[in-house]
Amino acid sequence: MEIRKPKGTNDILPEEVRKWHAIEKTAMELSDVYGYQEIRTPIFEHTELFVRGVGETTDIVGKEMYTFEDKGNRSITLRPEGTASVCRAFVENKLYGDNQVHKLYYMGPMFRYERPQKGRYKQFHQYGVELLGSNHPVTDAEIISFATELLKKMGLIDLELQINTVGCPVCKPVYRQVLIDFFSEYKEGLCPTCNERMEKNPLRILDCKNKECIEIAKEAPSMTEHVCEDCGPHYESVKGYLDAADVDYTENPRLVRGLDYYTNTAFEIIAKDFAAQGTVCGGGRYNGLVGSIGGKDVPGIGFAMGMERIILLLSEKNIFKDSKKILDYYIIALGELEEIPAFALLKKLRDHSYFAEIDYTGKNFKNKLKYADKSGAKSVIIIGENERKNKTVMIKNMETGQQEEIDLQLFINNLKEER
RNA sequence: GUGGGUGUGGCGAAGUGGUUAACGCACCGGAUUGUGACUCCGGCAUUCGUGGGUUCAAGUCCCAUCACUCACCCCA
Repeated sequence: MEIRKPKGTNDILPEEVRKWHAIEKTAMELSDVYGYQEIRTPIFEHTELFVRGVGETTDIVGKEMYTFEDKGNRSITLRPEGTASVCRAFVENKLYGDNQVHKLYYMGPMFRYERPQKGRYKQFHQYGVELLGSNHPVTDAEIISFATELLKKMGLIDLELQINTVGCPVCKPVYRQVLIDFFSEYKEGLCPTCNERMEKNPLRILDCKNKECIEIAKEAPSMTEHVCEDCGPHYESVKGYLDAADVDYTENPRLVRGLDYYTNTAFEIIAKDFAAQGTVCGGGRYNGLVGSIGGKDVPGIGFAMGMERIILLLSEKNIFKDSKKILDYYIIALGELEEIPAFALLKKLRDHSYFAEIDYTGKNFKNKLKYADKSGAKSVIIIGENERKNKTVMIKNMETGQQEEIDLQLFINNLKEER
């Protein structure tokens, strides 16, 4: 039986990797401009980190974690998201010690145990940023505008930025109770999962896709009516900064993020014409998170974007141009005696940064030329008995078909002059 | 976890119970000597995901199973 890749994982073939390089490059370059530095954390962590950080009531912790016991009977989990790890590293390495704002980004694989489908995999990749150490609303706006700008730079269009405020430890519980009171009236009409949500996380009822639930939720009181005196102005202020930076946004009072740690500002960036897995980027503020995993109470905000989804969207729109490298020279040695000087020449070409290959496979000359043609090389260098004896090379232009025998040493000397 | 769709050579794809399983691309060989592309000729699935069943006869019907895929939940 042939061994196949585990469901929900992907081999990223060379042609595809070029696309990854393109968006990774854009991400890294813009990170520099915005002042974010890369951080690399382990791909697995103690399970406890995610349970405490992401939250026990979330789907991620409840049913989507890749958890196993290692040989020392420790419970280990493949990271399902990046924020908890970054915060852990922030605390563990005492980065808070200098009392400065820390701006970090990360890129890499995440793991969630769920049924794969278009734009959703068990192993997927995120680029994410975290800004730790400030609760100033301008940082909310910075993070959001960075996210929108980055997607734009990558080439995505037709995106919608949705923002909301989900409250803080002061007003969230109050609003939560308001929602419970409201939805209790409609228990019958709500779907079974929403009835469960009533106890675990009533905010998520607002986000339910079920038709009846949507109808009921339309009438539900919104967070904005219940924010406390800190959160209200904070949210207003964030919007003011966004306006100042010309960032277009839509307010969505029913936007609820699936992770427990979010406070205040929450946002998502959605691809309009990508129905199923339209969320390309999601983020928000998480002021209690660092404290909850054992650090001092440092506020934070960040976002994560799904690389596969970005690539999917860009590919559908044919954004990627063909960046395949064109072969400068393809060297053909006609006989065994010619192979040594041919290989020596190959090295010379590469020493001068030419993209060159030598024929490994061809049987007869005709065949070798055919491979040369297939390789897409601009020119072919032929070394046969005559050339060997004359100390020359035959340079054939594959486009015009014209060829010219020139002195080997002269050819090499010209290489030096050209580059 | 739940529901739908699909499974024919490396890829795409005909075939809707009856002789040798179309075709296109790719690939391989040839059209004699050290010249590719274009053209021409030839080759390339004892077998239709797997296992069972119905039938005189199955890629075509039935059942099971596996795989892939899409959607729901949820999310990136």
